[in-house]
Amino acid sequence: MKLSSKGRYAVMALADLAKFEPNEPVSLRDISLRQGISLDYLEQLFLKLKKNNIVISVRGKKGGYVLSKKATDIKISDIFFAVQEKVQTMGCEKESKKGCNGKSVKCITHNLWDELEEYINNFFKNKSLEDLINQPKINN
Amino acid sequence: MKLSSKGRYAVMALADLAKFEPNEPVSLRDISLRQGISLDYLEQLFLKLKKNNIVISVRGKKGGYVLSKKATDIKISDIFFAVQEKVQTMGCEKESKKGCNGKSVKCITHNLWDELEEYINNFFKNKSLEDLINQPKINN
DNA sequence: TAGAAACTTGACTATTTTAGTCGGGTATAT
DNA sequence: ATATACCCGACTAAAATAGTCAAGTTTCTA
Repeated sequence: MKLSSKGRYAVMALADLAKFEPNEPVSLRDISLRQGISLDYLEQLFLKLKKNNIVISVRGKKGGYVLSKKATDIKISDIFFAVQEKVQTMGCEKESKKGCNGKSVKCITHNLWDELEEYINNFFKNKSLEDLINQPKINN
Repeated sequence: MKLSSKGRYAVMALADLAKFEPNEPVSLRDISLRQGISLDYLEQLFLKLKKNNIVISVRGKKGGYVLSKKATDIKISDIFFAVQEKVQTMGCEKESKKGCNGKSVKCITHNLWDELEEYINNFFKNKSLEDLINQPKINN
């Protein structure tokens, strides 16, 4: 069970974005250099972030990206959802739960995984970008 | 971020084991049939569960596996540890945290991932096999 | 004591996912 | 004009996952 770099990079990049020049657009090139993430990869991620209305793009020279709303209003869960970093506890299709009566061994564990999924999602829903940035003494 | 079938199967199999004939050894063949998990794969998992002292093996005909301790004393975290289903929130080595001062953007997110890791591990540490089994009305 | 049932162990492999790369666009500030 | 930056789809190498396979050893039971 591990977090992929897709989700990690997206959060890192947005934290960077929120921290550097909150008003002017920040170019992916800068983020790429500062955070050590491939530019091409960042482009993929930001395309998704844009489609999910988390950032706004500004084209052309001096262009870049800006947060579409206040950092307080961007939850980690939104970011993860945008880049499709979903929390999946079971390999089997949700379908199979229809016939699930909570009684068979399989179903006992279904309940466990569901609980876990919700538990993790709660973690992400309760954290905003702002929470990350507002840690004491950030200077770099 | 998803749970692999290794961890899921291990928990399912042990729940099965705990539920069926808690005293006599249960053969992997039976678990395989009941839970629809490949026998060969189960063998791999139980080898690890045995090495980690979660089950005891009984060889020969009429053999199988038995829990090595009470279901109350087996935490989901123990099972996951045994089959190497570890919770990993970052791809980078723990090493890199040495130079981490909690101030750079990278380090801000480090804190987040660490928190998440602990959060999830707590979930598993607080659930025992017994908790799974003791859900009302299990008949199958 | 033969044979079947069940554990033991290591090596191998197909599939899927991940983490990118690459190439060719389009828009805009200067 | 042209450089800078976003836009977008297709491709690919590497790693992880989810098994399979083969060749044992041990022990119960008939």
